[in-house]
Amino acid sequence: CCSETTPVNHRRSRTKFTQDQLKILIKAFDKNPYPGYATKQKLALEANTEESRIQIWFQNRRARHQKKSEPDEDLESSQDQDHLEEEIQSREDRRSRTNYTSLQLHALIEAFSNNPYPGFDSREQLAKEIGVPESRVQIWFQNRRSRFHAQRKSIEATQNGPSLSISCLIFPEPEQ
DNA sequence: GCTAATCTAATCACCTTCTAGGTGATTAGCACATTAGC
Repeated sequence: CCSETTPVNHRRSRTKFTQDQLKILIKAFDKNPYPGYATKQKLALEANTEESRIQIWFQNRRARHQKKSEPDEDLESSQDQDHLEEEIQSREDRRSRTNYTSLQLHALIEAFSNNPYPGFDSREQLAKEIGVPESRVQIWFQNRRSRFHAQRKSIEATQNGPSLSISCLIFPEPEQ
């Protein structure tokens, strides 16, 4: 069901943060490793970069930070409480939902059927075409793939193994 | 080797519409996710 017309599947080029940008980000991370959308936008403005890059930086930083830091009982009580409160606050501060029009959805679904793993250039082109940020297109594809996988699994479970009827739910894995 | 970019899976949160299903946003990743550019 998926065409072979795969566009150039390049990643986004690596962002090289300057020392000044890192200083801003690290300071913000130490204050709250789970910033809300407004904070991330503010940081993006301050560091002169995109909000989506700020989000990725915090994700990676949290992953590395958690690996390094051992559980420290001494700090747990008060600091955890602070972090919990900050986390709850940040969760109130999500990005507002993107409401796609039927035309936008049509374009997304068509692009997905052609290539469920579009590279940065393809995502950006599609984003321009439908008038949404590239980062929203990336999220849409992530959710779409994830729900396709889940749907496929659930069908396999009910049918006790793969069958022809779900062939359209199978799409190629990303290129190495 | 460090780390930005990317992935899946699980979960949260909101909307539509009637209580649950659909879906965008966010998060973790555990013998501590993987991939890949610099």
